Formats: sequence, C-alpha cells, structure tokens
Amino acid sequence: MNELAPQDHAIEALAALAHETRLAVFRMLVKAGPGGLIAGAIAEKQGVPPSTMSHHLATLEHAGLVQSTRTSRLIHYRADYPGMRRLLVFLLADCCQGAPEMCGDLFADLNCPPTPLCNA
Amino acid sequence: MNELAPQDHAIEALAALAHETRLAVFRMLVKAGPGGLIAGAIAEKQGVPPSTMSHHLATLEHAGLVQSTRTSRLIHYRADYPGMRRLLVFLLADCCQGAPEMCGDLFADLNCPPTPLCNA
DNA sequence: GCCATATTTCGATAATTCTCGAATTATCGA
DNA sequence: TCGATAATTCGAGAATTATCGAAATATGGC
Repeated sequence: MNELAPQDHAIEALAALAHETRLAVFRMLVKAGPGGLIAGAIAEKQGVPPSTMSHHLATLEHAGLVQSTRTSRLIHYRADYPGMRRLLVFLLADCCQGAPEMCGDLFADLNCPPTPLCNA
Repeated sequence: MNELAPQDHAIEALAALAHETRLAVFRMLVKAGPGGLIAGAIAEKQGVPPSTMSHHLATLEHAGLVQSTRTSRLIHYRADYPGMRRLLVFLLADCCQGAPEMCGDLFADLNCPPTPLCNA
C-alpha cells in the first residue's frame, strides 16, 4: 500500500541503523546467519528489557532490515539480506556519476577471505 | 583527541545521512565532484534558511562525510570520499562471516558504466 | 479451562533532535 | 574605518525519538 520513494526508504533504513542497540542487533543477526535468533535471546544478549527490544526490532523490521516468523511461542528474527542490499546499492549508486573512487574496489579494504561470493 | 570506536563513528555517519535534507545535500555534493559547492548555494538549492543548513552541514562534517574550506568569504563544501568509504566498509564488513550473499557482486545491481574504477 | 511462557502494545516521561530568526564573526572593497 | 556580503553561532520552542513498567495478546501443556 504505502509505496515509499527510494530515498525515503533509505532514510528509514539509515535511521534504524543509527542507534547503538539496533546496530548491534542487526550485526548480530547478520553474523547469526539465516537461522536468526529468538527475540528473548536478543534482548537478554543486549541487556535491554523485552519491551524496549520489541520496539527496536519493530523499527528494524519496518525499515526492511530484518524479518520475523513465529514458531509456536517463539519469534525468530533474522537479517533481511535483500533489504540491506537495497540500502547498500542506494548508497553506492551515486559513485558512478561523480566519485567512482569513493566506492571502487571496496572489497580490497575488507578482510574477506577470497571466496567467490564475497569478492565477486 | 576524541577517538571514537568504529561502531560509534558509523552511528554518527548513519544518523547524519538519515535526514531528508542532509541526504539530499550529501548526494548533491557527491555528484558535484571534487570542486564541491558553496554553502549559500546549497541552502538555496534545498530551500532551507542558511542557519538551518549550516547546522546540517556541520553535522555532516562532524560525521566525517563532508569537508569544508574557506576561500575569502565563501565556504566550499565537498564530499569526503574516504569518510564515506569508511562507512561503506564498516557496513560490508560483516558480510564475510555470515552473509556473503548480502553484498557479493554488489556492482552488478548498479547502472554503472563498466569503468575500471567503478567496477574494480 | 487454567496457568505459565514469550512477546507485543500501551502510555507516560525523559531525552534528543530539528528549525529558524536574531545576533555574531569573518572577509572584502572602497 | 565603514558598509555590504557570506556564513556561523546562539537561544528557545516544536517535534520526534527513546525508554521501560504495566497491561494485553498469543501459544502450549496439563
């Protein structure tokens, strides 16, 4: 229903990540892989009350950075890879006209093992 | 003096970009190239009062996303390419452990002409 | 149905950020 | 030095965001 302009979508994602707890949670979920983590465990790990964490997770989900599914009483949260990818592409988009040196050969600065996926 | 942890630095940059006017200004400066733009012109182009724009530019500069230099009465602002690059590298860093498909082959999604710099 | 568990939603306060006119600083030209 | 221009800093009100306990919702086991 609510189709947002690309830059508004990006602003929402940037704002969601611009918070100590939420950024830590998102990175934790990325590292956790596709299995994700349970809401309660996330809150405990970060040392914040469940209600506060619920707000943060809702913010991340609304921004398209995480996804959730319920299995019985537990709610699993996992990183939304395509969503994060959209943000990265948006941020990289302006490199072509104006500043290719800003993002050219980005992977050279990462300590990535040279796997096909990461350095593709 | 004030050496910030990497994630705090990233949060500052993310927060700086998570604002309609500031994001528009930063993208404008990236497109403008190394010559940058004059403060007054930026404010006029965005339709905000000079004092408001000054705050926004200071926020971007403090976050390490733009730089300024004065030439006589004019202050030139330009995108801080290494600064933005640091943010991108930080955001990409977790791909290696956990989710390489999140950022692998990112440039395939860009409408970049296949210049060596952009697709390096 | 009842109780326990997992999580969210509500609601109210605290903290932060945003905005912009007015005052201030800096620079130049005459 | 004076006046004009460019931009910033100050200050205060408006708007937004953050926090978290209490109440509500959802699920499963007995």
